[in-house]
Amino acid sequence: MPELPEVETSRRGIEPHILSQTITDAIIRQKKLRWPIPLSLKNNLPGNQITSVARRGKYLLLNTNTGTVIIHLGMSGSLHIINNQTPAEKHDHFEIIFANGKSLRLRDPRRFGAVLWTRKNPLTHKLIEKLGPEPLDTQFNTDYLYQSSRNKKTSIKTFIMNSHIVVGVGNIYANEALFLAGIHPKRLAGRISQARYELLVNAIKSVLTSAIQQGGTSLRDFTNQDGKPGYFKQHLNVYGKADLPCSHCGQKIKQIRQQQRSTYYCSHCQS
DNA sequence: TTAATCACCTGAGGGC
DNA sequence: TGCCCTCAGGTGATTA
Repeated sequence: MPELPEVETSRRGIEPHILSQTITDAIIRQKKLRWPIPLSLKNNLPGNQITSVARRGKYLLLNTNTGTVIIHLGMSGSLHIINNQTPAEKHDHFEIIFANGKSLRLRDPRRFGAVLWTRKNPLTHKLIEKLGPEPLDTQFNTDYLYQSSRNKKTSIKTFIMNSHIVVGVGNIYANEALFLAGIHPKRLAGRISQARYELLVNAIKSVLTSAIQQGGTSLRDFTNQDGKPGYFKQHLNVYGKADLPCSHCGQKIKQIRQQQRSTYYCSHCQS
């Protein structure tokens, strides 16, 4: 399930293959993703060159001469660089074909992803303009998170997963960061001290940096652009470890539901 | 205005 | 072996 490290891994993987390449065609096999893929892409993309491959939060931005393709991988999306003669697989919904014979394919079994097109600055797109800071930027710091949390009556886990507060912290890394910071996931965001927010900010930055370095987390749905899994799963402390002993104290990891999401924590190490 | 819930979707895995 | 059910979850829209 792509979170920020998986999206960044994908960006780094596809960039050398498509940067400065000229698009010859775009194929929409299944337009029904989270939002319909605009059919205008078939006319808008051919003849364009990829000028940069950027990322904002979990959105990939393929910038071209005349506009930007915005891609979100949703729950199960992945991008693949392949020879354009390779037969499409069942869930290959969208494809950009390049003059060098390569293709960029979006595979997304659950179809929670999105492919959009804008001719404006993509950072002003309605899905992107209100996003919070990047977690690895200096703008995301203790003061920012502490001040943002004042008077908030929601749980800390829900709070840090809100993309308008900080982008890219999904369920896996929210669980892991709260464990590293020693904060109980149900504690109210507005009732946490600045000192504990410092621990949390450092934990978020640490867990995301490690995951990016290791190519993301390999769970059921994620592989990188080569079809290979990520390796961060080997370093998870609590996610998916219900009833297993805590790596720090040995007590059983607990599992609860928050906001329709599984939450894992150690009741001894997190308070 | 804020917080909680719903809806979208399909593959994996477990039980029978 | 095959069918059915539950679970997984990012995020905008809707509801309270």
